[in-house]
Amino acid sequence: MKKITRPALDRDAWIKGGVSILAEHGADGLRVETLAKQLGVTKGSFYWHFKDRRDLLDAILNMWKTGRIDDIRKQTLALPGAEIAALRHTIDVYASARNRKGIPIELAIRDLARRDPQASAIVEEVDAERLACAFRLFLASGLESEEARARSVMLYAYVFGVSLMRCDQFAPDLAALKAWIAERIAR
Amino acid sequence: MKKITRPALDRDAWIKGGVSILAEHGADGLRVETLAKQLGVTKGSFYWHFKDRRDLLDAILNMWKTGRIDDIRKQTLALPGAEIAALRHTIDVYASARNRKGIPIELAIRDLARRDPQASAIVEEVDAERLACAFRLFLASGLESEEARARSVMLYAYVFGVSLMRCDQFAPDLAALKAWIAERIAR
DNA sequence: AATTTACCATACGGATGCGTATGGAGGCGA
DNA sequence: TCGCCTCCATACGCATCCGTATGGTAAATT
Repeated sequence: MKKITRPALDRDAWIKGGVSILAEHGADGLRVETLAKQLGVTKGSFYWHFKDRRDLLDAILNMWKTGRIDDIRKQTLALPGAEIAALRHTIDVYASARNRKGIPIELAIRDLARRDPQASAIVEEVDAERLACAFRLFLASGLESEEARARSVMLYAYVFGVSLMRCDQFAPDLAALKAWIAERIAR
Repeated sequence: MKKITRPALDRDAWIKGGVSILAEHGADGLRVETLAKQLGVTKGSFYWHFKDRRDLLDAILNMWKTGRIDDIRKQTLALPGAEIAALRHTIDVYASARNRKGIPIELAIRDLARRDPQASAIVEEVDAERLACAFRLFLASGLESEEARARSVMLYAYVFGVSLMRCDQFAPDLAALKAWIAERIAR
């Protein structure tokens, strides 16, 4: 009778599992014993890798933060002269259905941020970075400061809002519609 | 020793209390016994007015739905010729900080909608109505159908997104900025 | 005055979750 | 081979929450 030995879990495996539960069941649905069961172990293992539930939550929040910041920086990279194209690309990426896997996580974290100071601070940092990235592009594209600032807010708000909506049945030709909007925002 | 007799609670009082907890602690934070304690009674009372926790949830969702639909209809009323002004007013109202008390509820319900079919259906209805109201105004203002549709999505997405952001420190003069954006969206 | 009705308290069983304590299995160096 | 270290299982006490069952009280009704 061979005992199949599962590869030992590390902290990152727990965090990854935690994120997946976060996306599916929200922050309050993220329970230690539930997560352990999903990973096929018991919570004895969990408390080996983490001090407590809060420890896991903080780890998830920090991983999310660095991930989101890296992502927005990567997406808003632009060669000089191609800033507007980069803006359009950014809008396209973040407003598209392709990106939809991150939305539940984003929503769950933002929901958590309403009562959790840690989460709130991290959301604020991510928002600030995203705004700053768009702002930089608008500035580099030749806009003056105030319009660049306004367009940054408009861009981010739109992209964020549209990712939360179900407008499929309202707008049949969603692609063309989004392209039209992107035009108005990116200039 | 006078016994102070509290006025008897009715279904609506429970629903109102439920909404307040929903706003503060999210859908998963809405527990029967917690709510009872906040209302100064025990859950014996709750199960007199409601079949179970689900019953309360459905009641809250329906009240939210009719409230949101009534509100958007009221806000988008416009005399003929004043449609664009009405659109600006709508953007102003929904994107302003005044409206912020409804945001936590909206977020909590949308978070719940990810795993709850009932909530999902109701969110979809509200979204559809809000889009339809904006669409009607844009049409009446003289736009052709496709642009009206696109602007409706843009308007709703922006308004919704901006309500979730913290851009206070990014944009010092937020009022002027929002006015500039509203101009671009309403036309 | 007696009874009914509406509203609520109390008490219970069962489920789930947290964090701790302790023991066990396997790899690995001495 | 022995002991150590890593990773996990098991078991426990405590708390919270659900839904039910049942009893109590004040007001309304007859």
